[in-house]
Amino acid sequence: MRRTHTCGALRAEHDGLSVTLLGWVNRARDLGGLVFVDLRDRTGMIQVVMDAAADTIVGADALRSEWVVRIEGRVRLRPVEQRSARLATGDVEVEATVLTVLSEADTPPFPVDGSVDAADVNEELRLKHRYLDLRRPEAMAPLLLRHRVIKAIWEFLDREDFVQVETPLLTRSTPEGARDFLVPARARPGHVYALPQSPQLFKQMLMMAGVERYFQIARCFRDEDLRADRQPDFTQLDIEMSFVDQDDVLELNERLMHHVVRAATGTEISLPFARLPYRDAMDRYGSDKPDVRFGLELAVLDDVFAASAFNAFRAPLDAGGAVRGLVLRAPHAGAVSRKTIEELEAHAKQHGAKGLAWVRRAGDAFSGPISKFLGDGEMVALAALAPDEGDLILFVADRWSVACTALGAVRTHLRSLLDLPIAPGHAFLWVTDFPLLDRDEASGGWTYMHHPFTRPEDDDLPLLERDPGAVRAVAYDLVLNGHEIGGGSLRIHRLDVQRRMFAALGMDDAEARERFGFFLEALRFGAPPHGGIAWGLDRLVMLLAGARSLREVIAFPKNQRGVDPLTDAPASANRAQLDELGLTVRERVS
RNA sequence: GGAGCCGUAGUGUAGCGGUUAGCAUAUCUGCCUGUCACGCAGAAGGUCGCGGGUUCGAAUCCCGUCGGCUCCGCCA
Repeated sequence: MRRTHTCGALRAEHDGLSVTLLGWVNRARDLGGLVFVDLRDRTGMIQVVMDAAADTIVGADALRSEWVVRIEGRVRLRPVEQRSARLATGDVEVEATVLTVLSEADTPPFPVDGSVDAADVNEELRLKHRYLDLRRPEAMAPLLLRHRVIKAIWEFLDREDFVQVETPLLTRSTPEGARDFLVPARARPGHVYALPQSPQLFKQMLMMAGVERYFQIARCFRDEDLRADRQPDFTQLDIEMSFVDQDDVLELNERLMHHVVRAATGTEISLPFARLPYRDAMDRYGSDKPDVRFGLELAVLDDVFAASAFNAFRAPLDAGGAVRGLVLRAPHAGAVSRKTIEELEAHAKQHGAKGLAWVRRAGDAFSGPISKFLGDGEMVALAALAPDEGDLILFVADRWSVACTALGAVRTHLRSLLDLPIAPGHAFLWVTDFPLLDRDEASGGWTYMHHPFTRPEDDDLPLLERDPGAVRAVAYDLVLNGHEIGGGSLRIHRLDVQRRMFAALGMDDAEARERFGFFLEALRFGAPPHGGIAWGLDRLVMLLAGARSLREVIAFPKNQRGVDPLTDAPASANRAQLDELGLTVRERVS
């Protein structure tokens, strides 16, 4: 059975060598007495020539795509005029002496031989037969990249004295704020395990255990609706360090990322990464994970309209909100018609804006529905932003976060609409200085922005009770090309602070003890100051691979409804299983 | 929970009120010794996602439904 070479390895230097190859028939070309087969394995393809009349070669004319065969033969140089630049092995071919069919194969449900671009094949069908899909080198490549990324992570962190520790998958509900996946416990009727949304509390307790530097490639589970960059089970690189401040964590992560990108892709990224405070990210880009590879920054127009006669702008400002503008200069502004503005407005509205106002420079003044409301001072200020005929300014006035994010959504949409160039390379960015708490729309109280173990800035501690919204967190997100690929913080390591945090979240002592008693207990016994980060590994690999969705970098991904098209999970449980767990299924009433 | 886009031979698509539902490719049969998306000749292959409606007539228009994708909500 053993092969002497892989298909992709053969070169002119192997001329004359006797070889044994194993692989799949990518395509067979039967010329009658002569049969050519492109033999494929993970490493590549090689052309095999078979004389159909030879005694030792039986059934060459019957070979079909995706059959698995063993070839014994001799490597030889192809005639000069017949060398193929398309294949890495194109200078040579293997003249078969023995053909063994190891497996026949049905005609595949979609082409896997590279004759059709996979992006053109229905994704559901590809996922249903993912083992076939992955035979295509372009489909396999992200998995190989992912392997190199993880290997590089291990190399680097091991060298930096980190210890890999595994944490349980069957555990207790963790406080990340998402819906849990629950697993009924047979031995404890009425009780459930929860699958971890992250190893957060375990890694903190590992710090309390004195591990000091921990990491794990950790599976995490969140039962929320999916997106192109969200799967219900996903992988984090989880890191936690003791006796560190924020710069220690960021600096280590930058060096780690540098090593990973170099080892996995061969490209150099420049250090250190830019840092952008959350407030600035929102003001300038309308996003807490801005894509900074193109301009089109938002303009802060609060001062311009502070005393405006235009109520739709001034009223939000009076209520503590904001007015943001997006200026489109001459060459691009001309491409944006009223119809396009309507499309952009739909986008802004989807992100919470009530509308998208606009003015266009016309001579010394402005045209557009709201131009008649502009006062002299406003005209002067806007004219400076839009000096040329036809220049366009789009506005959203609303609550600060809505004004920023709605116009931020317009910004990214405009980029693709106008096909504005994107700076090449990887745009890594730290977003820092997040608020600790955020208004909870539902309850009217406060909720955590990161998670309830995030350390407040020491200077802001007194504000925790007086003015919770003003407390800054020592928290940071890592952003790459407009995607959040990591997030972390320093953690609370003092019991009294943790209790005040819970109180600020409206959680009384009884509830805190019920949910996190074991953790509060742990905080009593000498917890080191610590902090860390978690990388969204799937997302990082997706971006490094240039893939469009997470599904391309996961071997067996789920679709948008959380269904695995291959296994058709989730499946119904049978009666005996339910009985054993003490469960009954209620018919859905609605 | 909401919005948008998409469902036509195995696959990719055309057709947008009257077609024998077209094309390419794959498949099957025959021929073929230098192909490489081999070529040539022929054949078979369709519940136009499903249900209802409008119409003399529906793949085509309308409503519903199921499925897929993208986005909002949600997810630090």
